[in-house]
Amino acid sequence: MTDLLGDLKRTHHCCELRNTDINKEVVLMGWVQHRRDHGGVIFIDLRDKEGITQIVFNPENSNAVHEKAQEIRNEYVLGVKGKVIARPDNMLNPNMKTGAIEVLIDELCIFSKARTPAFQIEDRVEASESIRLQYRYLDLRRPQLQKNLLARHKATMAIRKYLDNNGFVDIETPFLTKSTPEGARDYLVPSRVNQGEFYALPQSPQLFKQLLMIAGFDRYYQIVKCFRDEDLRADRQPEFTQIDMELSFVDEQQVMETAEGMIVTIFKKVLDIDLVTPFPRITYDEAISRFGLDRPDLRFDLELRDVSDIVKDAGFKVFANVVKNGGLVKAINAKGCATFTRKQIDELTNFASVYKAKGLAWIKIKEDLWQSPIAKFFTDGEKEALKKRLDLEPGDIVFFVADQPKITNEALGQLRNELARRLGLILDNTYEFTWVTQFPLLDYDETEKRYQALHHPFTAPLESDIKKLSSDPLAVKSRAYDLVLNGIEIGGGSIRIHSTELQGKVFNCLGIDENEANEKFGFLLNALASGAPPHGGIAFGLDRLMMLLCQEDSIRNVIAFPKTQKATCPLTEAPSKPSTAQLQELSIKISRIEE
RNA sequence: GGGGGUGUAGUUCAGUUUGGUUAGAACGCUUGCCUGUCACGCAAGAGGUCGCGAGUUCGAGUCUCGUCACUCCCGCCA
Repeated sequence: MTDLLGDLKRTHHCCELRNTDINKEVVLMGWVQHRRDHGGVIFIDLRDKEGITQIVFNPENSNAVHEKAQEIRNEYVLGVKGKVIARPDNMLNPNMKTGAIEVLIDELCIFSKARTPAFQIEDRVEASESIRLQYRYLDLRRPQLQKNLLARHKATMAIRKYLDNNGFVDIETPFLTKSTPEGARDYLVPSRVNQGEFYALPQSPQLFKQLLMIAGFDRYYQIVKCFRDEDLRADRQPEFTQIDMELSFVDEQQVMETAEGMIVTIFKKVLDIDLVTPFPRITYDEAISRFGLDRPDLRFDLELRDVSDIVKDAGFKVFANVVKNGGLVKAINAKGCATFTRKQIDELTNFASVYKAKGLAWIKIKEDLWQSPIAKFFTDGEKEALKKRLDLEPGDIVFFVADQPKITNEALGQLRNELARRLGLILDNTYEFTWVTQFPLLDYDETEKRYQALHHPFTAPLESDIKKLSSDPLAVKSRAYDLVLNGIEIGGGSIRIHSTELQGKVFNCLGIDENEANEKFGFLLNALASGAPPHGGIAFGLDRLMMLLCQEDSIRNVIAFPKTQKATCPLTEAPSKPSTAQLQELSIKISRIEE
């Protein structure tokens, strides 16, 4: 039989007691971390969410209690009453906050016995992820995850306080809502009341927050779940949390400043780090040109250099032809890495091929020669120009990618990150932010043969580019901005379109005619026509932000109950098959492909 | 949809290259001893469908094929 709580009341947490508490009568409650039974005296490390205290059962103190303590095992839940005593002088434990004292127990309640845990509840014991997820309640007892979730709590508290202080109003928006075209795949929810019809779970509260601006709330925020039915990654889950906000009567600068203030507050509260603002701001074009990616990692240099003009007439036909066909030849100088072996170069070539690069040309710069399969194709003049452009010195190795601009930039940009990882250029505990602005408004979908919104269809184009919407849509830049931290996009937003005419024009570019626009976004167009303030906003990925703050490499370690890569939950075994009755009620039939 | 990695005791792993006796280690667990440990110690013990299914072979943890799960990445993620 286990014990009931009775009138036992906790007086302290397991991290609190010190020398100054000696002789106090205390009551602790917690889990058994370790038991050390010496036959006579029994030591137990009692753990709660705050820490650990050593408690002692001594037969000389109470035989009956000592007897009962012998059945205690790991992870049992105890309530104990006893006296705080000093440890013998040579028995202090400097590794524990409570290492100067221990509690000699007079009264023991065993609230719960525990079956042997599937894995040991210690940070140094790393169980496989599927076991950890199956027994997530055990996993969550580990100090690391407790620390991460407490940090997440601190962050959200700081966010709410900051936004409240800045006049933002927390307003909830529906989860059962309407499917929107474009964007990610929707999660659908069948409607029982309206047979054959479905709600969609929101990919973001985008349209609702715009409606709130039109309603006059001026500043809105929400820490809210969003749903996208796409494949998972280490930093991506089908349900994730956004810090979502929207402001009226603001331009890009004001949104970015407000967001910066929030990030500064979070870093101060969670990590006690003082960030310097304003964060650097670079345009999309500059980011791509210098770093190859729209989310540059600014913790290291290794910038990309365009050498297309130098090699356009070179004897190396691969380069020359790429330039002739509108492609780009860019290069990256890995200073001092001419010692790379053939194997290392092959690995980097394979790495680049993942991003569609057809090859990775290289030149090792030695004291008196260029060692390379391609060096012989360059004239002295071309070599001199390359040397100058790429700052080539003996001991360097330079890598080239030649392809269509998109591939060249992506492959070399990713290679830049990989080189930095391999060369150890990335220091721990560094946080390099940058805003990336003026994204293209549209890109062209080759498979569907039409333009697509890069951000979303409600993003405003730069005012000066509006006239290009019909003549040269791909040249139109938008009033969108992303916040990038250490090469990872943690937030993004834009100034929105607040006029029906402009919104119509953009829909037009996207191939959405008036009928379709009215059918899908009629409510937004009506709202815009009913007095819409200029407005814009931003949303941050809370999971990603916490992943970076907690120095984790997966968002699963900052989410209490995350999904596996196949979007399942090993703990609850979701998703699962509905009953026939449920399906009938919804008038849904499963057409089986297998079984 | 595609590519890579992993899968052996409750847990983490070794063993697979080159098929061959009874599949090992550490931690955990059980029992006994132990009054100053703190990753306690000592002794003994239990614990295995080598992910699953076929195949090759005298013989498969090891080789082949298929399949499942977990994971990383590409595609996808306005």
